[in-house]
Amino acid sequence: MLSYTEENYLKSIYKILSFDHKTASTNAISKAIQTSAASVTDMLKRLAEKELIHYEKYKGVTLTVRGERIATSLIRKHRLWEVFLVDKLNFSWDEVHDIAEELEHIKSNELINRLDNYLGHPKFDPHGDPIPDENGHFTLRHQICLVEMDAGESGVIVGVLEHSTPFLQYLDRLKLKLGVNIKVIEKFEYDESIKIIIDDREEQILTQKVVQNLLVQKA
Amino acid sequence: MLSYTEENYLKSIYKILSFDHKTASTNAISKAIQTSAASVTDMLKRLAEKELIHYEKYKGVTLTVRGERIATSLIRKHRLWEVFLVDKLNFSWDEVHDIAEELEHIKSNELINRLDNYLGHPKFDPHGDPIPDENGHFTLRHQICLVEMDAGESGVIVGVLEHSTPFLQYLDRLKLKLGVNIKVIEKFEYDESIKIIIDDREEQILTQKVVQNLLVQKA
DNA sequence: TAAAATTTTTAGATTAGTCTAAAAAACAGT
DNA sequence: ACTGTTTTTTAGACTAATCTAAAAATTTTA
Repeated sequence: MLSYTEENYLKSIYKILSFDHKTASTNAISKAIQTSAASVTDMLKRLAEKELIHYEKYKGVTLTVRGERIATSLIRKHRLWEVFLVDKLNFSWDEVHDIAEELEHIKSNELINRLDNYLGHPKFDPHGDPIPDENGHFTLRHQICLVEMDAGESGVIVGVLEHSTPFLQYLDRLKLKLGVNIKVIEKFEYDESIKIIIDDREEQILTQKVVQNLLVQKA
Repeated sequence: MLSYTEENYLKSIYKILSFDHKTASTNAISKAIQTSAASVTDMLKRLAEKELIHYEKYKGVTLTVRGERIATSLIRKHRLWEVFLVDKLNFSWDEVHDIAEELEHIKSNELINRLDNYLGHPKFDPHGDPIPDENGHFTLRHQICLVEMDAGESGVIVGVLEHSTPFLQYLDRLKLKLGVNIKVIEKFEYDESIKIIIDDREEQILTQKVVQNLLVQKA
């Protein structure tokens, strides 16, 4: 049985590894979970002791199979709870992260499987992130970042790369939500902004920052 | 902001006080939460420091207004989650206690109020226990223990005094659940058992132990 | 490749929550 | 009211998770 804290370390390591890195460094972890590097070192020793991570002094860490299973199970719980909060309790997509962060630590597997069933086995959460199944497998999707789309191409918004409340609220203001159809009208090299048309109706200029954080499934 | 442990102490003290006692003794608390009396004394000092309980050495404790508000809010959360688990996720009434015990510590008030709304503002949980409202007020109900009923009287089962899994499963076997109509046919002084008829159809003998733990609303 | 900068680990301390053993206070029975 | 039992508190210690400061290892840069 793992503590709340140990679970958070594993999830954090998983995220760092899945981002790009071959190994998760002490510093990267300490930044991610906002604790001192010294505390992280201590915890890494404990997690290695429990065979949840591979740890060699000064070399950074990777997850063992057991460690990865726990991490994906936490991500599964987090994302299913987010679906529940949005679909059933009508929270908006920018309000659910912190609550799900607590809910993901509830232990019962029976609970999470019944919840999954109740929600209709969703494959993606309210931000478009894939929900791993019981075995830790993610549904893959053909998606590209909006920056990679050329003028004239169109597609559907399926995800975001940034999850902050301000960004999500800003997207709401721009009427950009998951599922809307967009077509790239023009790309401005000058400031990397682009002009799109939303659902064949509304034209909009998107700044580079927005363009870099939207994921699209090409039509 | 209170810790998981502090919250459990407050809830435990609340339950002891609401049972019958004028004050909650160190020993009663230590039995309720399965920790040593010495640890309880330590915690009582901390809770008194935070003005959540009134504590005087060797005299037992009572809750302050703040302490009581926190306790009833925990009970509210626990019981609402139990309703969710039974009504929405189809758990049976004997499976939900431990899961709700974890869920009750999730912090968000917004969450619990939306959950309450989603569930249709239930006034009682799956075991017939009243769910306090946002201000800590319980819905009262005219109810008596089945032992107090005389032969010939009838009523509806509305609650249980014991919440253990074996007891609840045993009630299922006897086809006794909340809402069923019962009429007392005969009372046997010899072993304090009684004969009842359920929903005007099925006769059944109930032992003293069962009779003492059922709550009935008289017809 | 040697010096400088950065990262990581060690050392030592702190806090919350727990324990056992022993002392102190309260209660109960004659 | 005394004596014995029970309850409660104190004393001292342990573990998990954290911290700061300093030492050690690694990486970067010139």
